[in-house]
Amino acid sequence: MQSQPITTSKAKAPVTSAQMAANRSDVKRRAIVEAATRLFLEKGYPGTSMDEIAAAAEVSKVTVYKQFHDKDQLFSDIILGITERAEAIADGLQIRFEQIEDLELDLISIAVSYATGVVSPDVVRLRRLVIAEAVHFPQLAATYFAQAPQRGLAAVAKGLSSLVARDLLAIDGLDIAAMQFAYLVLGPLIDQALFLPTTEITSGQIEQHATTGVKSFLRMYTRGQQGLLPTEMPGGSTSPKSPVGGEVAKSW
Amino acid sequence: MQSQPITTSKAKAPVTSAQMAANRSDVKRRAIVEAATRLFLEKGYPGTSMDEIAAAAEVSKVTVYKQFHDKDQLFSDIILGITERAEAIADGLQIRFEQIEDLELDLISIAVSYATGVVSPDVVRLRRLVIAEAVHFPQLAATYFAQAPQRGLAAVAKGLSSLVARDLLAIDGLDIAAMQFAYLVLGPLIDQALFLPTTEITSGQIEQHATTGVKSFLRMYTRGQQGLLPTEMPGGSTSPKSPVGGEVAKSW
DNA sequence: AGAAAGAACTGTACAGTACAGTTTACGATA
DNA sequence: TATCGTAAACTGTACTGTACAGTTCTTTCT
Repeated sequence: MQSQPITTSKAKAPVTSAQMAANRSDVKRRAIVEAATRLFLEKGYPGTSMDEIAAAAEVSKVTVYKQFHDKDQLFSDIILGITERAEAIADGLQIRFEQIEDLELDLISIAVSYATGVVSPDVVRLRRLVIAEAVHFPQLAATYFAQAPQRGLAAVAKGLSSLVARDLLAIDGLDIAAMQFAYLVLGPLIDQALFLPTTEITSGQIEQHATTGVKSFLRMYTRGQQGLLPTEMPGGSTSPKSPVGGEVAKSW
Repeated sequence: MQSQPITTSKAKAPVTSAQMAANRSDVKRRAIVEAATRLFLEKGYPGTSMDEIAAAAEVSKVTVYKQFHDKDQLFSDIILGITERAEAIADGLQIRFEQIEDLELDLISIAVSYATGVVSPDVVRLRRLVIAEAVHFPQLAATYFAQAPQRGLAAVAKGLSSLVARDLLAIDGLDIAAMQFAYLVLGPLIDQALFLPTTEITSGQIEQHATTGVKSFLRMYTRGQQGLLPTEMPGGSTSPKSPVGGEVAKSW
């Protein structure tokens, strides 16, 4: 993910004068944003210097300061820029709820996608970064919180409401139910990702949390219990009782 | 962390000058630790200077460096020192599970205590601090993670097992159930506390999350209506170890 | 004499600026 | 169409001022 700039080299045919005018500065600005994004996510806010950013963007420091008033503003702009992209994901989530056919299977699949997105390295780094700077940039953190995690929750709530409308679920508190869905599936995974940056989360872990989370969720919100779908009943007493000893922290 | 002179002074009458000296150092050391703890929690690791710490402890900088080799070590010692105190809290939790009489009411009360402890300002600051420095101090973060949040989960698991033994709950996956209990109650509260440092969490919010969380939890694990238990992940047999990431990541 | 204070010092890193010279875009002119 | 002029944008380097980790030295305390 390094020298892969957008380079959409503005090639040829009809280029409006407005585009031309914006061109030179814009190219530089994009290079700065790209370099700064990578560096901030990698090394944090205080760990990244303006000299480094200028060098990585192959741009002079003065150019950086011409585009961004100071380091704080550059940082804010970048975080907010990344945050905006979260909306697409949230919307995508919601749509998938509406296309559900097999309730349990499709919910698990949605949960897997959701979790996979949220624990992906860049998203986790962003989250860590925002949390780290939440005291210094409270407004920024609040915006991120509202537009990324909370927006995801809102999408889940809407998605669930469509399932309620189709009579597949019986939910009285949509927002609470959405939180429960999200935290049952994502909670442990996010914490692990935040605290153990060197430990990679496997797709097996994601699938496990998605599966148990969704099954538990369905237990809470399907009314007839197994009214609609073959509620997976793996033969008999599959899992052995987990050790009650002191070492709970073994598998995850 | 173990640079502490043992010197368990048991005799009181004959006080050697060596003991005097040791006591004096200890007093200074404690002052340093206390000041540094406050400052690190308040202003973060890079935001706190050694000069500040020395001044706040009313001690010379040289004394700080005599007790702690460098800033990193001071930081680690302090985080680990605070972390140790979490054990007591976890143990207290476990005991309360064993004393439960009214299942729902007492569980809610436990959940309220649990959440109140976890979202208390200092605990949240500590969590934010460890997350912020997780990349720089991976070993430290791993230790904190194992000894604070994970230890809490272990205590919940043990507490739940006592309820199972008393036939009040039907749980087959204790660890999973403990996570569900914890994240149902704490998840949204912790995130809010992490991202919105200026917004205070009210006891009303805590009570609400504790109540809905516990009720949902009980719906999943009381064998009143549906005697089924959550299944332990059937499909994960092969458990593909492939790390997750890549395509979905880019868009956040 | 061992421990601490206190202040000065070293060396480095960094945010932000100043400046002198160079490149780029683009319209005007030949 | 080719050439030139100009202003804005850019570069590289050097500089200012500050902050900070860690050290050294002299003096003071107990």
